[in-house]
Amino acid sequence: MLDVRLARIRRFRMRTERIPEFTTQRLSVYLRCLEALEEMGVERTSSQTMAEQFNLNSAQIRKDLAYFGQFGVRGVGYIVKDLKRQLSCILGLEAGHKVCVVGAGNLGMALTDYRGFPKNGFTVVAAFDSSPGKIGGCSRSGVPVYDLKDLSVIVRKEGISMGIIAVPSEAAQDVCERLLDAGVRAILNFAPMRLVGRPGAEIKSIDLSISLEGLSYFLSRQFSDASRPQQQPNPDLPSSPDTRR
Amino acid sequence: MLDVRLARIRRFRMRTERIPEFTTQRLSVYLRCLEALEEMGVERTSSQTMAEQFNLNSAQIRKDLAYFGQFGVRGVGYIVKDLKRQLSCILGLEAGHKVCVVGAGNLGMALTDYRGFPKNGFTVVAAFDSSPGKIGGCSRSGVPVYDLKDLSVIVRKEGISMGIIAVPSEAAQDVCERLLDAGVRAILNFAPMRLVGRPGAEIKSIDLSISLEGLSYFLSRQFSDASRPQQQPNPDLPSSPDTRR
DNA sequence: GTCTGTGAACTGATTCACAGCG
DNA sequence: CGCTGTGAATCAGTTCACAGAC
Repeated sequence: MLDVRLARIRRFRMRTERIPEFTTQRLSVYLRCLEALEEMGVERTSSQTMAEQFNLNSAQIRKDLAYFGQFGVRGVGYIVKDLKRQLSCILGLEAGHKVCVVGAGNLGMALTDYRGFPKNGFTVVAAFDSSPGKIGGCSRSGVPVYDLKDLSVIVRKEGISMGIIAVPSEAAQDVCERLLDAGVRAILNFAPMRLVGRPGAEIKSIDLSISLEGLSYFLSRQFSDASRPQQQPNPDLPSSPDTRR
Repeated sequence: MLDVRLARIRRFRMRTERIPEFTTQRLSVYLRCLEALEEMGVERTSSQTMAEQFNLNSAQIRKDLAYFGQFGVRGVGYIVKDLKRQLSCILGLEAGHKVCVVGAGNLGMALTDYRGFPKNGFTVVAAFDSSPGKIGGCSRSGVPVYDLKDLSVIVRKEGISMGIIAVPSEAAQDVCERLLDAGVRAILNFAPMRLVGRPGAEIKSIDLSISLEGLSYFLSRQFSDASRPQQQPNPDLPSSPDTRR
């Protein structure tokens, strides 16, 4: 009786529990998987099938999805098209997001023209820089480069909701604050430093050198045990010769 | 008596325990912190001081370091210069790494010329592409672009130990295998797809769209409670109008 | 006294295993 | 049957709290 109503509601209702960061990260991954499946003409899938594609446990996928509602059909699995739309909606991608890139250097311009963004509902509508040589120009794909001073005006005019920071470390915190002042609540930071944000705003950092260092660590562990390394690794923390700087 | 010898040895010996991935990631962060401290002329620091700089617990820093040895002095703290060198060594950065970038598009070229790498001991010595228009040219900073066909030869000749993949998704798995075949055991992948590797090789992926989606998720949660959003978010997984097919 | 190094307690995420629905 | 959704069990990572070195 009442149960029917209740179930119907729960189907789309998010739980109030706190949702782990890892879960939300995986949601994007599931979405990619579903997109691939849809392209291949697959209409239905199951947590097992999806789990095999990446290196995941099927229970984890079910649990991740269960945080947000009941999207599957017992005994059947998930309808690719439906689940895809649900995930898209959960991630807030339905409407699309306008993005700006601050820093019109090599990396900034590459990100401005990055082809992967439009596919996933992100449109870079503006780049900013403070160098007179760059202001007034535009990226290869035609995105205009504005004066950083006008950030706040353009952000409001264009309805920009996300910012990407691609300026040198020294300038990053200042740019971060300008973005926050302009009302941008979500920032992706490529400057190799920790930015201090504000409550109600999210800052994600991608530090390219740290990523490489993780790989470097792997290499030095890898070869320190037995197998013959290509080059001298470091067999085990030697008191290294003092070749500083 | 024997204890003295024992302590001396343990001081530099890594434990055999499995070291959490998160620990190694943080090692890089500590290293950055130490570099900053050294630049400021600070000679000694403590886990508390460092913990304040980022948002970490001091015990975590001590525990992370303890996986690799005993680098501190009780009652005193850590000697910046020494700890920095130790971390550098643990991460395998002492000797430096030669890196190649595959894919000479916007992103590939931006990564090839990225200024942050040299500072941290990584040198991009070669870029590769398969497009005749790009082969034979070089990046703005003068790194040559070779034919992808010659990958293996150049890798061996230059002693390249790491590869960065910046090609479109379709080509990424192929490039990945070529790198592995050439003996590159550490790969940083920017193509938005999961690459299958091989035992003994490490592949780290950075998916720019997934990062933005995480921010998008934050924005849509953020505004779904109360505070007035700038734009229509999605208040709570609505039974989206069934515009199917 | 200070601050490290570390076992013990805790917190949170993953996996198991199974009840329940189609 | 098969496959989801989920409590219970497990596992991993973090924090606490204190003994021990200086």
